[in-house]
Amino acid sequence: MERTQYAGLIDESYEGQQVTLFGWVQKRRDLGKLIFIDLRDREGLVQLVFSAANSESALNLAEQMRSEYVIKVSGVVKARSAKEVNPDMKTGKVEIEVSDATILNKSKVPPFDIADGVEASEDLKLKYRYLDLRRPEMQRGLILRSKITQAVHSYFDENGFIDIETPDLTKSTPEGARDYLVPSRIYPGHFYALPQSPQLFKQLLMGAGFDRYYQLARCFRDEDLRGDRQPEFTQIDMETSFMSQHDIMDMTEGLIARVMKNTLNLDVKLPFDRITWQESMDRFGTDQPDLRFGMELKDISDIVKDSSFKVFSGAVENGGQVKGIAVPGGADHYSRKQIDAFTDYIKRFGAKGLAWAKVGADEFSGPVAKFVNDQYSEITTAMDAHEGDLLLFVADRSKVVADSLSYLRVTIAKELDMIDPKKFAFLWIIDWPLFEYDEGDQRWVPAHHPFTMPNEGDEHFLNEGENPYEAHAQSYDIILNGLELGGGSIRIHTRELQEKMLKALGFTPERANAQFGFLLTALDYGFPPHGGLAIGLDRFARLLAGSDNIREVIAFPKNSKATEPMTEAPSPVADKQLEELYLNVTKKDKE
RNA sequence: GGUCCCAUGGUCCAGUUGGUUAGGACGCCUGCCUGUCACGCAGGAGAUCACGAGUUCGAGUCUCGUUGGGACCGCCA
Repeated sequence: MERTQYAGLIDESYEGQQVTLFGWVQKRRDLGKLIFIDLRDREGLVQLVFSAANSESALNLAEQMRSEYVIKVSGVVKARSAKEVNPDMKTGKVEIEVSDATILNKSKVPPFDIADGVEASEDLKLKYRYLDLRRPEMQRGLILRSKITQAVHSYFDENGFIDIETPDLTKSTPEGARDYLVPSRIYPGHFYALPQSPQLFKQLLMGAGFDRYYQLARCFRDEDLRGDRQPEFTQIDMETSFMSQHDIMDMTEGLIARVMKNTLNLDVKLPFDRITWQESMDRFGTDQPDLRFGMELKDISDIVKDSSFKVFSGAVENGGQVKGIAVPGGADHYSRKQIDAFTDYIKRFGAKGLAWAKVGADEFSGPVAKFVNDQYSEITTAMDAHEGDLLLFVADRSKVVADSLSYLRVTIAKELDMIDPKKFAFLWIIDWPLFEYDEGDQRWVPAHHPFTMPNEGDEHFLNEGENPYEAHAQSYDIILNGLELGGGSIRIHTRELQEKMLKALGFTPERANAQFGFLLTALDYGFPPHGGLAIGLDRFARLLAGSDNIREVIAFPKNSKATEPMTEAPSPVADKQLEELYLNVTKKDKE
């Protein structure tokens, strides 16, 4: 007999009907000659009643049932009497009087409870991922993700976008993240790389005239993991021809609005705020600010440039700056010990110290008070500070100041509960620098990627004799709640400009050709102006699900050591496989 | 590559200054129970204290190392 309905969807409308249900035993409550079982499927729970009055044989079977047994039951849906109703249960007004039952499969005792809020180690949950995924909150996460992708498909389809797949076996590029390599059996010593993104392919699709492309693209980057980073992830990837930066941003906002509506039934206000990269750095010290709370960074360099406090005046003198945040009500909340802990933490950003002062009615208190009390009113006005606030200042190079204060701003906001968890704060960051300096490698690298179009009027910076690093870019990042959700740019579509760009990045013409020759050649053949954007699907789903780790919206993720405890990937392979690929494995020293 | 943290029945934890039989909750097993829904009651089983050395009369506890895991920095065009 076919299933009548999901267990979790049985309600009063089924009263009196004969139903057949399939599912797992969530919980058995054995009262002797009366047994209750909560039956679970992906839609929820419903209570089954076994008694001799309904069926002696079913009651006998129910005595054998244990947690996670898979069963099939038939019976009549009965309304519960007033005092039997369970108001905490979606199906709590009804129950099933079971007349026929079958145990379809038994289960060992699971290694952890299949219930929301279970506290088992991440490792154990990943090893038994299929059990972890039975938990309602995990199912909700993946169902939400499916709703997102459905909304993406329908939105793009309605707007004339074409879904096109690009290769997973592609060419390695030493730029950017470390590639996952796949050895070629047919060409010994040659390797494919898994794509870090379909960037060049989607541009070439524009060259092919498809005009509007999208794809839910799998991407691979062999870098260390974080809570919001997995080695393989999915991008909502799109590219268009003949559209301006603002056209693309509008199109993206429509997409986001559709997703928010179809998943959480939220109406988001359009358009999103758009601020320049410089403004973001000035106000928040980061290019991905969280707008759900204030506590913005304020610059007091001009006020304290002649201060007797050498830390302040010296920093300004050396071309640095003095900035700070005003922690509302922080004067009483933070002890000297906690402030010292902040000081220690920001040393990793290069900060030499953290100056602080508590705001009194007409003077400061704290170690630096005596140096700044003369400028009480100027500083409190500039800081927008009030009595009882705690002022935290960092005086250093602008990058150190920005890194330190942006960290403190977010950390303190979390500690003081200044963030409304129900809020979704979307924001565009526009007008990025075209290049940024990599202090580790001591060289200029693209802020976005090497195919990004300079701002209109900035192209000349790439000419011989000019400083390309002053150029700004037609690129845009979309930020949600202080996290980079995605980003994109208008791309270079002429060979001449692309060659200048690569030259500015230190490519010789030979290397440029070896690496990107196919693109340069394509640009010679009537390539249209184009641009696009990609959104991190996993991060988006995670934020909408309210999770703090993207693992919760990925069915089979890797752990923080990039392994998968269930299948135990990665694993060694047979010598024969290595031989076929002409590979030798060099053991690490300790082995 | 670096820093910090964790490892005790199936699960999550407690374990004092190093000292008798390693404790609790949940889960599991047996029995009783016809209105439970965190069912209740009675009883029971279940531990290589991650692994290996060391210190000590004595180590779950202290030291060193190893392994596994978590978080962060670097890294992620």
